[in-house]
Amino acid sequence: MADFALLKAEQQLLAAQVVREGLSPDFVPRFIAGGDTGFEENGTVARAAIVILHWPSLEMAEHRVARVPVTLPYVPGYLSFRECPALLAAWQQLTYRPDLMFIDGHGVAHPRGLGIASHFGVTVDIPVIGVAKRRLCGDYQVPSATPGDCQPLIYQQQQTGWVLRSKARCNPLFISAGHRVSDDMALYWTRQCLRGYRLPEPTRLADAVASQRKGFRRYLNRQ
DNA sequence: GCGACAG
DNA sequence: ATCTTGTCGC
Repeated sequence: MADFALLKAEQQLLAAQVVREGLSPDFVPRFIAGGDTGFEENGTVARAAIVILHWPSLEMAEHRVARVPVTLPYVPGYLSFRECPALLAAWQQLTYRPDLMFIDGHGVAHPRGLGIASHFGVTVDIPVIGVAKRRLCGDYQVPSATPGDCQPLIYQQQQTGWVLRSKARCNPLFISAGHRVSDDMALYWTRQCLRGYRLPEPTRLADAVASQRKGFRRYLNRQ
């Protein structure tokens, strides 16, 4: 059984290292990455996927998958300790160095300001944006049905991110800064990476690779 | 004590 | 996260 009090203390140390600014208006990335984690073997093995996309085409340049034994159970608020090891294993396999990365999960929109996007971001020290499908903490007004509309996510009187209606008739996304990105740039770049689907391309493709969905393996193995 | 609770 | 086909609605 894990000592969550110790993990909590570690989160507070790492949270102090998170940089909530970065990506100037003239920033132009060469490569944008997407990361996501899935599980197999009855949840005993984490399967992390990282994809590298060209900007601005957003076409895949590289994709890597790493499988690592799971060491912790899923506990809300401690997700990063469970998924970071696999994500780091996939990270070390990359040949490209992304200028910006999107990770499935929250960034600073976390009780202690250290969701997986921030934890991973501080660890590898690159700009990271968190894209979650559900709220962990905070309050917000539901954005209108109009695609592109958004509302601020507020936690303890402070903005921690945005709730974005990325696509019509779909539940909104929870966008937050992970590391070396401001709230506004996190929202801006998420919108820049949308291509008609609920999820921005980096996360959408990483999810497809990580969850070995039937039909997508064919897509990757073709040519 | 009760409800909430990323993936 | 994962187990899983078709189906209702826009």
